[in-house]
Amino acid sequence: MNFPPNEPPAVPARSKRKSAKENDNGLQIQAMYTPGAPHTTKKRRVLATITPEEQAIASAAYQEKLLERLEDEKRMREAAEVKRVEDGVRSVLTAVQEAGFTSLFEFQKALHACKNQQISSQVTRNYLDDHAPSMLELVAARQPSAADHWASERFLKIIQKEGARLVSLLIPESGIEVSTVLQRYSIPELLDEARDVAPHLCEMLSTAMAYSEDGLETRKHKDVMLASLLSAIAQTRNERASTFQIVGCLYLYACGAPRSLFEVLNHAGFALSYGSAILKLKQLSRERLELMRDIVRTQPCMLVYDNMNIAFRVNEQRETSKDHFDNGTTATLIPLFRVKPSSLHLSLLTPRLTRRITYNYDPGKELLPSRQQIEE
DNA sequence: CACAAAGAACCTGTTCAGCA
DNA sequence: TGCTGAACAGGTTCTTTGTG
Repeated sequence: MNFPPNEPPAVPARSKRKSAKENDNGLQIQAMYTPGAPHTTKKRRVLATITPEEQAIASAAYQEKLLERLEDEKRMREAAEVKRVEDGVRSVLTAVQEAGFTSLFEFQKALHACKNQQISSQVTRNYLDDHAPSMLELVAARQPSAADHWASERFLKIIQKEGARLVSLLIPESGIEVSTVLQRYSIPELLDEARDVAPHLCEMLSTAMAYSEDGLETRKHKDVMLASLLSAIAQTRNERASTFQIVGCLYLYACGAPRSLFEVLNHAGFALSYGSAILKLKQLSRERLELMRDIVRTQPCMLVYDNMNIAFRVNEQRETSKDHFDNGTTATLIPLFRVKPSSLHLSLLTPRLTRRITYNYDPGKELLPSRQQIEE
């Protein structure tokens, strides 16, 4: 419906107009006039009553069409972007060939080996620093087996280097005392130092054994296990990397472990051999004896001694093998700190101030019965 | 079945040649 | 130089076998 404002349509008899309030019954009224538009022969459109259901359906249809339109636009943009990238790549490849490179790889090789400061810096900052992992991922996605093989080879080289550094860490210094090795031995320190010199190796073993430093304490001491594994690895590479094994073999000897157990643990890399354990024990004994001599020379000491008796029983006594009893004396030296030399008296007993009571009597006369009485 | 004898198997501590 | 493994001596313990 369209008509000029000055020519109202011929309406036979208008009914009384309802007020706006009366008209407001939920119906929607649409404008039907467009100023300046030519006359049309369109069929007259009449106001129609739209229910909420119809409005909802129309709204849904509109939304669907809108989404379809947006999807189409997105597809078109993506296609345009693909085309742009393809064109760009094609032009770069053409440029690479025109520049004299036989392949793209030759260009990549030249790019990374370029000595020009600006180009090298650009490659490092924009090409490797920011996107190195992404680049490796791209290669791995395109050629998984080749990427895995390369990663494995590279990792093995790293592990080799770290293993050698670990050996250096665990070789006791030349001429170091056994007692010093024992004093310095600490699993947390060992693990800290190992993480410094062999981070990948430690990480690999920790991951394999599901160990993390901040993990909850479990029944198993995984830090000890990790230290044992690292020490055993170092020992298998170099027998002299024996810091851990020295401690282990002395502990085993102190526990009375049989030689067969020494052999098993020695082959597993967790302890030195039985013979080495005895050598270390003797060396330790010499060192402590020398230390005791030094202490006695320089400061007052207290000595505690006690008798020792050990029975050695023989199951079947023979002329050459009999039961015997070993007797000896044990001694314990206790250094006295903050006591000046010669400040102690030789006798610590206090002077006697009293004496025993003495009785003045003659046993021959005053004791009963007398000799005479006995003879009678 | 109990016991004794014989011998195999094992133990510890030591020495020494060989290896890395 | 530090470490290992074999061999050895001197001993004990376990297993097998024979005997009454």
